[in-house]
Amino acid sequence: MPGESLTNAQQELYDWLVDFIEDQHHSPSIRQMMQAMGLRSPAPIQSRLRHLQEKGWIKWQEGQARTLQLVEERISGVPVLGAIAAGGLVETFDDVQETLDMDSVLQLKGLFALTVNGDSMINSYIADGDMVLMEPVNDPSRLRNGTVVSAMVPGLGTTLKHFFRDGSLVRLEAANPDYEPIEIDAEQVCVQGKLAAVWRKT
Amino acid sequence: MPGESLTNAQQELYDWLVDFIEDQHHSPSIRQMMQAMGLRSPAPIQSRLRHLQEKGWIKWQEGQARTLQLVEERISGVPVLGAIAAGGLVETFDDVQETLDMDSVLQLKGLFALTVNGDSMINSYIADGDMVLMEPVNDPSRLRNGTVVSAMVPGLGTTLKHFFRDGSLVRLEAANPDYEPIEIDAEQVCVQGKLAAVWRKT
DNA sequence: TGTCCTTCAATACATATGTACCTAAAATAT
DNA sequence: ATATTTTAGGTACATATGTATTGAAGGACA
Repeated sequence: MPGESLTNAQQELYDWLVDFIEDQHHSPSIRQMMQAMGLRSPAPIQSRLRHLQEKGWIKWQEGQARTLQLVEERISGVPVLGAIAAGGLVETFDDVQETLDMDSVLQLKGLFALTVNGDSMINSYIADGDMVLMEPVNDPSRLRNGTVVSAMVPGLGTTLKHFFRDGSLVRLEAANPDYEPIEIDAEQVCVQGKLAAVWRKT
Repeated sequence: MPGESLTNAQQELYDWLVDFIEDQHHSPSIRQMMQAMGLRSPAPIQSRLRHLQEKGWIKWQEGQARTLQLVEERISGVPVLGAIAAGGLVETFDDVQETLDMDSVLQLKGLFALTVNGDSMINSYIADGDMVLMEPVNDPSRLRNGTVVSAMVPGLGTTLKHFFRDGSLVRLEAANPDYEPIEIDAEQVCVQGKLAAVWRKT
């Protein structure tokens, strides 16, 4: 089943693959992966790739070079154009305050928007008053480490943080040293969306 | 525009490439192209590819398998006019490189977009790689002090700065202590646009 | 007509590349 | 503890693949 969790080595490779494909627009070769991972033999990469494939994260054409592709997370979004966001503390997550003037294209992906209160993400250049466009997350288990997400934490409300997986735990980190990371069991967290873009009207 | 026109054979290959890449999500190999074109030798494909590349329609990594990509051009949306140096150095500012997918509303105002290079505006939370949407400025004399503008300074190129008027002088300030303000006669500066929004794709 | 460019064929070649096999250490689970 | 899985190193191999070369045929055009 797609979405099975990954080991550290697998996650590391996957994250790198996403980056590489994002800016090269084509798949790397196994030996490129090998070098990027600092390995001296292709076998470990083969192993990781096999596991990533078995777990449904990637696929490729056997025997054909550089045909690896990411298995995209399929999004079937319910467009909720809500506003209100999380600084670092408790926040609500309901009312529609205004409508972003960019419907057409964006709504196709089921994006929704949040206004950011507070400066907990300031070191990631997300400032108070910014509008963040979020893409719904259906399968939190395949989020990449470091992704900016909006997540609901029991007792804390909804908050905007960097997402890290650590075994069965989830760590939510602000981009501001004044805020302590939150560590919590993955089952306890509801990740609502991941950052698609930052929008700042001036 | 890649512009230069294609021969029939070149066009036929290009069209097929577009289709193939669209549904396979990776580049075909030369021999796959060969078969698809009904040829029995790779040489004609090599020739067509070379021409397509010279005319600016495709590109690839030499020696690496299946690294061909289409050189994208025209979409609809806000024209991205180029990269702007936040650093204060020389930059280009000419052809449309890509377009932002946000048609409707934005184009009404004649907005245009720039990608930001460098970190000179970092304290205003405009980061390297961000896309800034600019609204054309017709009358620079009515700009408010502190407005973020893109301005062309003789000898420095186009740059993104906070705008301040000081008598007959104009002062352009970065949002980063590492950069010195620029003071210059108002007549010498061409303010092209003022910041309308910051857009950060992630 | 004849010149130039494109296209095609056929072949050759070096290497980029996926894959297989074996062993061992390390991590994880039981 | 033991068993299982994952990761790593090393090596080997078949072939997928980009590229070079040579020659000839077709088309466009003056």
